[in-house]
Amino acid sequence: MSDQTRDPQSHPGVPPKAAYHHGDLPAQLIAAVRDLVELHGPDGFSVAEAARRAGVSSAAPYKHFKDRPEILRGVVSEAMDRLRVAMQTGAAAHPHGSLEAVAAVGRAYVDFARAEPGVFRLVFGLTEGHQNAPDLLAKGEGCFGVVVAAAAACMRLPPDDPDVQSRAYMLWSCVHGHSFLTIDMKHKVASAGIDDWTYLMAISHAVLEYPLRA
Amino acid sequence: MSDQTRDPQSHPGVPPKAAYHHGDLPAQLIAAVRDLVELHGPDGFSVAEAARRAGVSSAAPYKHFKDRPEILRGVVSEAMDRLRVAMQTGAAAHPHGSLEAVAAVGRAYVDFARAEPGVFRLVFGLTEGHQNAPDLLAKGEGCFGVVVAAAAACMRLPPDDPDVQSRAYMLWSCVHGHSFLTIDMKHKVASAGIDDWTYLMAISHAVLEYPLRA
DNA sequence: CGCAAATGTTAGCACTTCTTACATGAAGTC
DNA sequence: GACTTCATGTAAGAAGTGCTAACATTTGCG
Repeated sequence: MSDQTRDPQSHPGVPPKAAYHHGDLPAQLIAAVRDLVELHGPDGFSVAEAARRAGVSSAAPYKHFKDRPEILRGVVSEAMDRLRVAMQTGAAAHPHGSLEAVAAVGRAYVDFARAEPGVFRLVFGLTEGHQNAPDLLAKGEGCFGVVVAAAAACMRLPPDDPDVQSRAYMLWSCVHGHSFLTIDMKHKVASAGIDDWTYLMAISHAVLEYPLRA
Repeated sequence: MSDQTRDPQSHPGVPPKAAYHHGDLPAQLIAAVRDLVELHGPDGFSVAEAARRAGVSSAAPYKHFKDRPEILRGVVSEAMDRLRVAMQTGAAAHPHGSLEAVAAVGRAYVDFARAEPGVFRLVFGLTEGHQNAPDLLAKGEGCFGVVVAAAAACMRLPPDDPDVQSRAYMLWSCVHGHSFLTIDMKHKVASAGIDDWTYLMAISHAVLEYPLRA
């Protein structure tokens, strides 16, 4: 029983660091799942294949995650963290309260969708049946909060103003739809000819400065 | 060999019309799949369960559909037909060229998403890996064409005008995003307090009448 | 009628999720 | 150091899935 022949089917590329106990299996698992989701789509992922990629048996994941949905939720949670950070850094790259800052938040959103379409789809396709996950709910609120903050600064109103909330929601929905259509229609001429920044600036301008109650 | 004991596991509610050969199994299958998708989400559907619901063996579907994705594609195709019809009738209920007609197209879209969130998610989540289905592509173009037509009439420009195309795309993306967020956030206060019609009229107004190249 | 095609069935393979029982290594205690 | 304890791995297996192969029945057409 030498500790070198521990893994009869491991990929040869795996560094022979951890012998029996894996260094950080949960993190490696959600990384593997992220790759798989990006490769085969949100539904084309299997716990077994993720375990295979991590070099462990197909039962090992269940020591760290209750079931398959919980693994997915882990991926989503991590992705939402990254999305929120990206949106914040996008806004911070422009003057506080500027329209550009609002558009930059949207661009971070679209960029995320374009860079990780599978994960993006997973994040917003997982709400079906997972409404009971309070942490995901909270992270979603956090992301929306970034939009609200940028919109409020631009409108010089407090973030809890109802008009700010409404317009932030409208902005979010437009960018959300644009992101989905972008990754869905990558074969077609993207966005009927307008590039991201033009789209985002136009939408931000129109939504934030147009009188809502006509 | 009486023809009454034909089906050892049929549901008792099925009328004893078809004996061995099913009346119209493909249609009954996609109806069953539609129900299942609505019940358990786009990925929580199995060919076996659909066959069970249709009262046939688990191998019968493969006489009509090549594989599981093809069944899904059938559901999506049928759904896109209904969506396009709904959008057209929505527009026809208002004066040609009016802003209300544009908003009504959007409302049909949102209503569809709200009525069949599972199918709606399936329609726009299936693009991953199914870009090669030319009929679905064409039906998607048909739906977008309804938006373009309404926008063109409202702007009094020909439908192939680039500005019409751009603004129609923006309209579509906004309504698309609003639809997704609506079905995702049905637990929360919907849409930050604005109802569908207000949202749609405001967006249509802002997108169609605001100068794009600021 | 008689045969071919269409449409159903059962049996079975490879694969998946997830559970149960067992093995191993690491950490703490005396 | 020896001994227990616990977290984390494995192997084996039950139940379900997609899909195929081989067989059965009904329908339609000459």
